[in-house]
Amino acid sequence: MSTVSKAVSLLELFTLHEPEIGLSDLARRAGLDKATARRLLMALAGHRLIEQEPKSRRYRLGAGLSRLARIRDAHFPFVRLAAPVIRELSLETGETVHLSEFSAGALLTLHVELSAKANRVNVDVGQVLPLHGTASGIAFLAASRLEVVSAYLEKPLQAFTAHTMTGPETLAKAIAFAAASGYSRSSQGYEEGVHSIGAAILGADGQPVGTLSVASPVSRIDDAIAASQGEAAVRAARMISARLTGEG
Amino acid sequence: MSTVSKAVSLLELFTLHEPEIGLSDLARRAGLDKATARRLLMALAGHRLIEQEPKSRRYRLGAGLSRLARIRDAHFPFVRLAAPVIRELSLETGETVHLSEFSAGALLTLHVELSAKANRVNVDVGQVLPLHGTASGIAFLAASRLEVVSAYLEKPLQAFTAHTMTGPETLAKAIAFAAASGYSRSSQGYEEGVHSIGAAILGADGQPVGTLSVASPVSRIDDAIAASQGEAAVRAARMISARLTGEG
DNA sequence: CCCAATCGGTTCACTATTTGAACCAGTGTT
DNA sequence: AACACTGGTTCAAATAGTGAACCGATTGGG
Repeated sequence: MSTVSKAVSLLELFTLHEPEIGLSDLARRAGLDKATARRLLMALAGHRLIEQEPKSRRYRLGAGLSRLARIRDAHFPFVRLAAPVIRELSLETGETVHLSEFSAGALLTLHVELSAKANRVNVDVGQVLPLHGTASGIAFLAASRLEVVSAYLEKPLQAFTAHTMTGPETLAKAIAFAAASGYSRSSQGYEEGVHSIGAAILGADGQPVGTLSVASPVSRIDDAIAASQGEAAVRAARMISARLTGEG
Repeated sequence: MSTVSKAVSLLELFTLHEPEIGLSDLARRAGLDKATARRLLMALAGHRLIEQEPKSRRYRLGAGLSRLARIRDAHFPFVRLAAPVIRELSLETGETVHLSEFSAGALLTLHVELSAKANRVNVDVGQVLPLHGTASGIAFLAASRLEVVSAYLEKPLQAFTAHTMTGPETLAKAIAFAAASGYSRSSQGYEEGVHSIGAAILGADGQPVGTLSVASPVSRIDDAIAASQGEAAVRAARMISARLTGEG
């Protein structure tokens, strides 16, 4: 494993729920020696990717990350353009809607608008979703080139619940449905009790760059509602695609 | 130099004006061998800190950075905590007030509250300000460790207007004033006709993390007004520092 | 109150990772 | 067609990374 990888995996230990971590803890969780972890942290701190709280001596993510993220977001304003559309879709459907970007073989959750209802699906920004087993993933695959799809389906696929689609035929059918209708549907494929509608967002080259997804408690969904959510999701995804390619 | 440092310095080559860079270019500018640069980029890409545009094969900052930055910002909400204080200061002084964060040798404008007056100073979010020549910068230097200051002053300093302070003695005097009074004063050092009062905002470790600045048309300012703006700026900066360190 | 078990941090002999010159193949330019 | 670039790869040599053992300072349970 490369040193760089080890350093970055230290950064990845920080989460929304645990934004400050001590040295020993970091080392343990990253599977590194304390001395190694400390050296890596110092290197990261030198570039402001890590900061240390002087009182508690615990470490946290640094300002340099905000800077780099600003540079990226200015150039690739996916979230900025999509957020209002996501919000609108959340209000229209009354459900939680989230936006994901494809990166390194999976979907990374970038933005979430939670439903106002008490009984709602909660999704966290930063969550990584697999391409199979989520409505978003199926929608993404349906919009991808065939070679990408078959390459992905060749690998063994993990089942997350008893409902996760892992068989090639089952998946092919779901992908075909998404390709035909523009939206995908997944019931409890990733988490029990959660129903999702997904739609792909296309970049300027026509290739999918990410997805959006409407997530509801399965108890609230029937075929008619799913279909109306699907149509709304497709409209929203097209709107974002248009904005991305400069038509907005 | 550590491998981690080299990898991060690759990330730091990307800017708002140049968000995509090719391999050879990256290697050249970072002073690394092409093979080395590529290996580091691949390691970074594995964690989504870098992405590669498949067509042009050029590299750009990755989505993982946005994810990490969001985690940091949720926990260390500089802008969120400072914004109401900035607004209050703007109302109190009747002038434009802006908030900056130190990053990579300069001050990055994060937030602006514009004056309600017709004749006012306009500042843009995202603007990068040099440490010399702006009141914010002088205030920042005055709060920094001596070694940081002397390292900065050793480099040749650009003059932005006929009034820009570039001489070491002049700057030392301005820094000494800021250190003594808590606020700095700069008249037309960065832009003609603009008078600024700056004050440093300190992090939990007592080191400055950023600044705030009151900017007025020079025609509205006399020594008494400047002094009262200075005191108000110091109060506001202290308030934000206190909030940042968890005392709010 | 004390002892044991943490904590953050440091050292240095050992070793595994990183390095870079030389090498592809491909793509414009002249 | 020759040239000067690109991005990408290889492998022996050299450098940077590693971790067990060690601090002194806190912390918390008995």
